[in-house]
Amino acid sequence: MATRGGQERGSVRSLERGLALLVAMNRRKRASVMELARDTRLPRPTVYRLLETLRQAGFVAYGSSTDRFQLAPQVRALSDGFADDEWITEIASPLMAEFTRELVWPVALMTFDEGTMLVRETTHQASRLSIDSGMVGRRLPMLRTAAGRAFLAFAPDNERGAILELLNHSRSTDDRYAQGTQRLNVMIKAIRAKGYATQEREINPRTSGIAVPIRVDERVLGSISVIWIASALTMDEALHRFIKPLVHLSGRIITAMRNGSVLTSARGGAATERFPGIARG
Amino acid sequence: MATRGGQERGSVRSLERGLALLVAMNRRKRASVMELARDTRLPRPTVYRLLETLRQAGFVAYGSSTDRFQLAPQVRALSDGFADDEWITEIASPLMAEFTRELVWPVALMTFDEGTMLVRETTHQASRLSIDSGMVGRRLPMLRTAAGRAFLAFAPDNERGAILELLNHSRSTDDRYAQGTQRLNVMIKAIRAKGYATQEREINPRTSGIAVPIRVDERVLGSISVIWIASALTMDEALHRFIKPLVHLSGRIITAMRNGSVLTSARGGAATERFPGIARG
DNA sequence: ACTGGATGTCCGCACAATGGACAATTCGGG
DNA sequence: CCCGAATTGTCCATTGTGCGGACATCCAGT
Repeated sequence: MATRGGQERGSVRSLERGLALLVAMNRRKRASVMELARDTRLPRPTVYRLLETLRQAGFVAYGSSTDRFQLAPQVRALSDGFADDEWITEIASPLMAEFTRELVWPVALMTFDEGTMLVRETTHQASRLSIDSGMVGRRLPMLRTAAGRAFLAFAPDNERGAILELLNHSRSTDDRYAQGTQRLNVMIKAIRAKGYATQEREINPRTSGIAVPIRVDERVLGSISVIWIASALTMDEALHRFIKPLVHLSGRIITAMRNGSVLTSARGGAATERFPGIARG
Repeated sequence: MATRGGQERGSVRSLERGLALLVAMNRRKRASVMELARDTRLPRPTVYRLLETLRQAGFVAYGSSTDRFQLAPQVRALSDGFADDEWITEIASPLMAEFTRELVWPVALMTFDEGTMLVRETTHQASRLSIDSGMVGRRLPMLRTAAGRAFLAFAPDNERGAILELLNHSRSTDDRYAQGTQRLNVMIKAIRAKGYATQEREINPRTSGIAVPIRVDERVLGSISVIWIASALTMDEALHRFIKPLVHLSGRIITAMRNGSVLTSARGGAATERFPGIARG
């Protein structure tokens, strides 16, 4: 048997696995059973069984012409009821769409959440040049994303200290990056000086990114990042092309929020408001 | 005990139930365990177990102040990768079939994807004159297919520029075609002027093709192309015979989409209607 | 104090989910 | 054209897992 992989107690394994499978399918437009088995590290027969269940429930469909599975429209029923923060849907989203309409490459909006950068919104759908789909809702490591680095660099000193401490105790090697306190401080200083953070082929070996923070009154609500296919543009070219529009985008979001067409509850700690009581553990 | 009347074969029950639970949560802003148990007709202990699993996986959160569960931003990872392709099977396919029924030669529908033209649908199986089968799912180079050329020519300027930039850095010689910027611009201008693109024996030395774009509001969704055995028809004969029907086909697809015989629900549409649920029998 | 409804947890049992193994098929390439 | 490698699909003995009845607790209403 596959010896318990360090699972928590009271968990329904097959549900965990089925959801992992669904998430994996969101990452590939059309997937074969084998690809999914590899992505999820599940035994192939298990993937067959779970996929068959998902198919009967209507969440995935078997492409008759392609011999592959794909998501069915019904998956929307799994998340349509989720109400995102208003400043994201009402203000940031449309401005992000505008960016991609002009510059073609996709952008993503991420916020800090539980020691990771949580992808809240992207224009991957709208961008012709996106190779990553299904990113919204995923968590990416703080120190290996441009967005996370930008967030950290511009966060208030005490917050940054607390977060780094948290990361130092992380199990993941992605977060151990924080170990080299020396080197990290250099990086953070550089980001603060330049006003943006970068990442080259770290998350996806085929893409790179640049990110700027969204700062409202000393507070960093999150980061906006552009993502491009690394082979198409060098970092220098990308910087030259994207920095100004990115900063502009961030600025527009901030001013739009200040003018407060947003809901009244945006007072004080807007970022921490969104979840009245986040109980973890 | 639940009756389990129409028990499907090879299904993982706990996954079905967990998904039903998630769907139920999408229907309520905040739900208590009991409400969910009633909605899904699951035993309460089961709901606890499943909810706990969902919580550990990060898809729902427990509001400590309200004693209720609610969806977490991560649920979007379950559906963000879904791209609405229904127009291809629902609208384009039948119209394409009609084309081949009348004109005998096969047509193919391709969309731009990751720097290539992806064959999404064909009428090869319906055409007796087809020599290429099993094309669906295959990727063909942008600049050597009629479909790719048509797509490029009619794409918005900024998109075309970005795509060509990407192709210029491609490893494949098929894409290096883009090197001759001069000659390429001439070709693109010609295509725009004529309204269609052609290809002679480029992909398959025995076949040629003509393609027109599918344009909806300044946006090019893909291309439709006819393929014929080159020795049977000269390009001029083919043009004379196919152009009008091809343009007509593209036009019909576009109007059918505008009339939205497919639910073009932007967001929050009533997509949450028909989850079979547990007590389906 | 009593009642009815809701919340949370326990734990032994049955069987549902599991995955190793094998057969069938496709692919590629020499 | 043939062969080995990789992929696809299915079977079924085994046991670990999900199940849910039962019990304890809490709270609001009367």
